Amino acid sequence: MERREIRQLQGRLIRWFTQNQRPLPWRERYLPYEIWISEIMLQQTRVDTVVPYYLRWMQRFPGVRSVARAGQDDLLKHWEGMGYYSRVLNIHRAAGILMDRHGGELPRNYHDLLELPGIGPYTAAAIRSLAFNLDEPLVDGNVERVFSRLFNMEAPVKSRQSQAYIRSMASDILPSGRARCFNQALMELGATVCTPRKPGCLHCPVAPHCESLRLEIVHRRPVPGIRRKIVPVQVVVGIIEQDGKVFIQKRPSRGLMAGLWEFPGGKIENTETPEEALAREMKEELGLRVQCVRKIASIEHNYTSFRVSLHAYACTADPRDGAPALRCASDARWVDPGDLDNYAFPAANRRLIDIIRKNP
DNA sequence: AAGACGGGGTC
DNA sequence: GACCCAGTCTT
Repeated sequence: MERREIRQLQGRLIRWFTQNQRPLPWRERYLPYEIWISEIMLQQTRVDTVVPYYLRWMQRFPGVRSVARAGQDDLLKHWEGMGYYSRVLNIHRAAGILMDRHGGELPRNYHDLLELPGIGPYTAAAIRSLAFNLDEPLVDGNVERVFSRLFNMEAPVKSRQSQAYIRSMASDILPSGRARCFNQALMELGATVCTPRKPGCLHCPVAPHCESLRLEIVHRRPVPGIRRKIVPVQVVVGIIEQDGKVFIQKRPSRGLMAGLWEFPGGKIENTETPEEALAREMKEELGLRVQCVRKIASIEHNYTSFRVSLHAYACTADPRDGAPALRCASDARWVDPGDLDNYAFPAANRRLIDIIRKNP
């Protein structure tokens, strides 16, 4: 791209963003703490989903110190339903590091940022460019899509070749001293105009520069990669009732649904009935022999790479077995069903709780 | 380099 | 039902 065209594109993008940006709560002050939290929340998560979580979060945790002092369950409760729960546990760990080593402030050095848990190349660049307005190119999924169309990239957008090209172009067209505005303009364009489907080319400020629009193949960019098949999984959980309370356990702080609470249970193997699987899992996980009382519900829940059928049973534990032994959980409670809202559950469990509440 | 990690919006 | 989102971490 020629110098003159680059300057023209920069001007059009910046002017468009100045006039058309959505008013968002983290665009009011550009404080490093607010940019950090918003960027973590926005990882693989849409703006519309994030806004209410962000507002609640800032109400409860207005700064690094309050995060560092907060309990894990308090933090998780504010994240419940947003997914990728290791993000919030990493925020907690990072807040501790910030208090210990950086005086409770976000550093502006790229490598210092990268050392904080949960901050990778994208988020480090986002904090540097958006909070500190340092000259730092920023490439997210939006920018990848915008560039793949603007420059009519024919290789799969996630390929090594494409990624290298995108990075170099992002660096080339970044106007010095305008990173905060320009980087957001590029992402905002991807989020609101240059969308995955039905892009608004008629209203696009950089349409005159767009090679794939000129060739009328915008709808075929970006070129996708190959994807994996979705695997169906059958899962059973047990609501153990005793003295009017139900048993819940807390998942380990690493791995799937880290730190969230759940009802005990597990995967149904091919040869098993749900009841057999439940009996086996309760014995394995808790050392309990259980009796199914009744079936509560079956819930379908879709994840990125698998589809879960969740079968839920009310059951009672054999009193001879005594208290449950925690073999797979990091904590456990007997709770009043009315208190379940005080704990953070995965979405599929949350839906189950809603059903239990309607049919006590 | 590839897979794990959530949930919801959209067509 | 498939795609995708203001990505990061682990192996």
